[in-house]
Amino acid sequence: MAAHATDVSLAVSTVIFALRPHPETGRMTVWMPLVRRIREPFVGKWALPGGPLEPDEDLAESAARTLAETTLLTPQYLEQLYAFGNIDRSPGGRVVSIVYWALVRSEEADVAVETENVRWFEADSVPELAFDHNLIVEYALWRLRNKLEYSSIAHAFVGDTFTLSELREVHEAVLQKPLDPANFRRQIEGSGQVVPTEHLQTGGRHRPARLYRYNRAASDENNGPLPSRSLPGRTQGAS
Amino acid sequence: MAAHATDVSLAVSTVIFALRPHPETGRMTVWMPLVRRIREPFVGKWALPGGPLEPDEDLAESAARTLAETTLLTPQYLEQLYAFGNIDRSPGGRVVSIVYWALVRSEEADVAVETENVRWFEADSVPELAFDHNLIVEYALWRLRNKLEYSSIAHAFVGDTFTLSELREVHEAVLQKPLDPANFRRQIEGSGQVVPTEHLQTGGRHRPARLYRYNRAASDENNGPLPSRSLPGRTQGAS
DNA sequence: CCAAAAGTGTTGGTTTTACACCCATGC
DNA sequence: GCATGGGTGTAAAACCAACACTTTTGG
Repeated sequence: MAAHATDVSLAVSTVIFALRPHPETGRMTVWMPLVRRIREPFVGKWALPGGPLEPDEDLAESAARTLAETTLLTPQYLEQLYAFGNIDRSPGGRVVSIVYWALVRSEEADVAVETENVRWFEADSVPELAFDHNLIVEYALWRLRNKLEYSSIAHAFVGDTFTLSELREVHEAVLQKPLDPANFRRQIEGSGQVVPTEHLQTGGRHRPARLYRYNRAASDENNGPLPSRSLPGRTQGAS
Repeated sequence: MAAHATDVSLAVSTVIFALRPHPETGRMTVWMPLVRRIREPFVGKWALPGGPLEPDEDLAESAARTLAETTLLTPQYLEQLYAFGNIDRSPGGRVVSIVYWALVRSEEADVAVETENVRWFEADSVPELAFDHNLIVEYALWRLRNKLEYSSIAHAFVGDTFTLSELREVHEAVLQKPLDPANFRRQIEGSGQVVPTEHLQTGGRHRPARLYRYNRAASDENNGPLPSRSLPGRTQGAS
């Protein structure tokens, strides 16, 4: 028998996170777009965007593609989450899903219009989803909250330059708890993951805030030996 | 096109770690068994044990099976590492490998006899391997060293009961640096991941050491929402 | 008694946390 | 001026690393 022997189909899906103000409380919280299934199994149920892996694309490319196709978003951060492959996770056929998780900037999230088959949900209270996607979402959220505390993924939610308040707002939204501005500042500044720019942000009715820029070099150190998580969409690394 | 459409074959491989005394220095270091490839591509090169995913087994089951088939080992710990799926990682056919990493007790490692096609290597200096397996090994080692510091995987290397010296020896071997016995003791005891037994270990020409037992309950808390990483060999998951 | 590892104590330094306080701006 | 966040200072608490010292065994 040939090396290709497998009755298992392979799919790539993505959990997409963005921050948006809660429609009622106005507080920033974590949201994610889901797509409605238009075929069996689980017709009509909400599910993670994804699809079968094409033979000519890498895993991350596949994630970025299906993500863009369904939601028009281009993620700022994209990393593999986990491969889910339990025998019975998909009624009617063995499917192994390699799941990625992505972070998109808040402004971008607004671009992703809602349609009949695409809708944003608050990550902490998604409805009952297709397949084992509830478990996947839960795990992705756990990873997000976890990783926020020991790496610098928070930058993926903000612009190229940002104030420390903006960055703190991201942390507070994800971790769901207020942080001391003074201590947060020292913690971030001391970590070297951020570098101050010349510019200040005026306009608020208060003292202007210094703008910072993400320091890629310093952050790469903790990411392990895997060929750096760069984005398929843009050049990256081009200064 | 049917849901099964895929030209990509799916394999499961495992990086197996065990601690063994270095033949020259005598110091404990990290070792791993590799298998020799007996067919193209990369005939004759060393590679991670693994094989195609069978349709009727879960991913972890597959890892445990191929691991047992090739090395006769049953791991104490088994966790998914990463899915490798670059287009060109396997000459002559697209293969996505879902890689697990496993820890086996030192005594067990001795069971795994060396044959013509199975040999133990020091993890830090493996030869040039087939496919992208050098990268995989490097990543697995990184994860091992990383995870040792914030979780309680060290227990997988020792017996059901153990002295704190034995546990410290594990840490020192993996981290490759000596640890202060006094501070190590406090750190472990304070973490709650270990619970003292009634028994002492006599026999050394020194004061007997208290035996401890692993405290599963306390450790599970940090492992995220994924259905606990327990071993396929024993019950679990049957439900 | 001695060697060696088990286990406890102590101390100085760093890191975290909580909160007081001054600074610069828009209105 | 005053309200509002930006940004600095600081002291108590918690944590950590280094190392002295006491305990209990085998020889």
